[in-house]
Amino acid sequence: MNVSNLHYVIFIFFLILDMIEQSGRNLNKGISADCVIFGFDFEKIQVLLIERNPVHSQKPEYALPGDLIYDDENLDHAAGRVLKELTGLTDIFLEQLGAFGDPNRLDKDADQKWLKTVRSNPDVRVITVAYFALVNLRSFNPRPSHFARNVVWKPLNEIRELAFDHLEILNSAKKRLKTNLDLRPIGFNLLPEKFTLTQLHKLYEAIQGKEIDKRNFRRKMAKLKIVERLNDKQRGVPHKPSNYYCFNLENYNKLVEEGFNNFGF
Amino acid sequence: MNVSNLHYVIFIFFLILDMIEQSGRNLNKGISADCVIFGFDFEKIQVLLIERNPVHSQKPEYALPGDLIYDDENLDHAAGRVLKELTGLTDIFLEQLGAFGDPNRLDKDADQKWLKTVRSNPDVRVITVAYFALVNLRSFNPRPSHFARNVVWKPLNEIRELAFDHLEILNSAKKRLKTNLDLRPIGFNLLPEKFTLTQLHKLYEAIQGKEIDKRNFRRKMAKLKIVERLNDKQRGVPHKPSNYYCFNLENYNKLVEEGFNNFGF
DNA sequence: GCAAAAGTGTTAACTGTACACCCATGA
DNA sequence: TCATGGGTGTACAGTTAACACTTTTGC
Repeated sequence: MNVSNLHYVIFIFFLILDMIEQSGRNLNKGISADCVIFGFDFEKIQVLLIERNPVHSQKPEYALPGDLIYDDENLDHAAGRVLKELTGLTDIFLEQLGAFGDPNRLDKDADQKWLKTVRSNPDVRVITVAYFALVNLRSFNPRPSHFARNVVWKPLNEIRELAFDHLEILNSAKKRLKTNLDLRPIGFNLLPEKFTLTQLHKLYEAIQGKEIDKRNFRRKMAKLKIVERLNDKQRGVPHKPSNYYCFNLENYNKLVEEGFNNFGF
Repeated sequence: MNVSNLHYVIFIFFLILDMIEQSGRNLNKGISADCVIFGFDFEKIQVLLIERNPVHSQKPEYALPGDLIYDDENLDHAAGRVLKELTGLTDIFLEQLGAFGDPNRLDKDADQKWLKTVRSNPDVRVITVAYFALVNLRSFNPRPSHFARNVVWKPLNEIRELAFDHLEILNSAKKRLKTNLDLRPIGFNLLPEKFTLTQLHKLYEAIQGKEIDKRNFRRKMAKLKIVERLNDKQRGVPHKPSNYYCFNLENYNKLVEEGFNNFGF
């Protein structure tokens, strides 16, 4: 059995576990959990979207991944389940954004047509609880799930249109990401365990949407001591290799205890 | 007809208007809106709670005001309705905190007993969307409503216990109030239109839970130009009368446009 | 004239910001 | 040796933080 076969077997194994776990449970038809999943490719912030088969038009339509919740399931768990189905990842940064529940949020024509193909009660009012998640783009390959045949990364700044009220949810997540970055070192969730200061710097610029002076950025990071220099550098790059760093959680916790809260630029 | 009679007639008039507006609508049995309503008495932050008649015990039990939403009603509107029923106020600062939906959030013994007396389906799972509101304590007298016979102000720092998961919601609101105060001049919603700098100063201290130097506080307020000195001072106080000020929205908007966002101390 | 809260300035430490050049590597 | 991005220091401006006394009023 080769490695690829093994992956397949493991995948099926977990699928069966999920089926066992979920058998005999009732869906709550009035409440869903949708996830805004952010990733970073060292250039731009990306968002994980599901591609919806266009019912009549030719151009593809996109939506945030989400699913109805089970009636005995708490909200955070439902969001974690969506995330796990699409990414295979657990233990990921995941926080609630809020509830979105306009009575007519599902009423757009294209949305209704699509709902009729996937839900047993397309007319019932659904309130969604939105989450935002931060993941390291390189740590997995998006995979299809029962609510999504195709899963794709889209650059955050190029998304102009989404199904339902998902654009509103996305904008809310974008704002939250930006304001939170000044309050706590949330950005490290978007990077691999070891990273270069240039990658971290670009991440801050991408989220803030503005240039930050390289020397000032590095000085502040050094002063805060929330990154730790590793004895390891890039290899095979056609320029001076960059040193790797990792996030130092203990030093961050110390800062918080002291009441420090300005992580912005 | 005297003033007190007139108030009564007006109250009944609006009650009838509400009944007409709500007749023929269906309640959504699975979703409620709860409000954390903060007020400030120039000394402490207060929270508006409803008093629940204890079913078996003698000590009174308190809960956040809230109600099931109507099926054709959006979430913000439902929260506004709760606020209006209790306070008579509209156009109040009101923002969503998030959804709270543990499957067992209604399962505490005392809560179940109480629910059986007021709801037709006490066993159904209810997810609540929590809001926080900021009001000027002096601008109204709390009044009973269809979901609350007694309404009382309680000092925020003395609340140790609430029905359901309301203590969790309250703590979330408390945190939100505190962190938001550094980002925007949210505190003015807790004061009357004209106020003294000492009142504003005490408000900041009450929310931040720490002392702030009087001179530094006043200097920063003066520099920001978000308060405007009025030609009016306290009268009849047994000490130097304090000048009144009002909030200057235009100057605040100017600051925001310039990208300024540090309103903290 | 006394009690009570209002109102006011200065200094030192720190933080943020602007800015330009040398370094290590692969090709 | 050249192209590429990595890495560093200094000076000035603005902000924060600590601190004590005089003023105005009612009684």
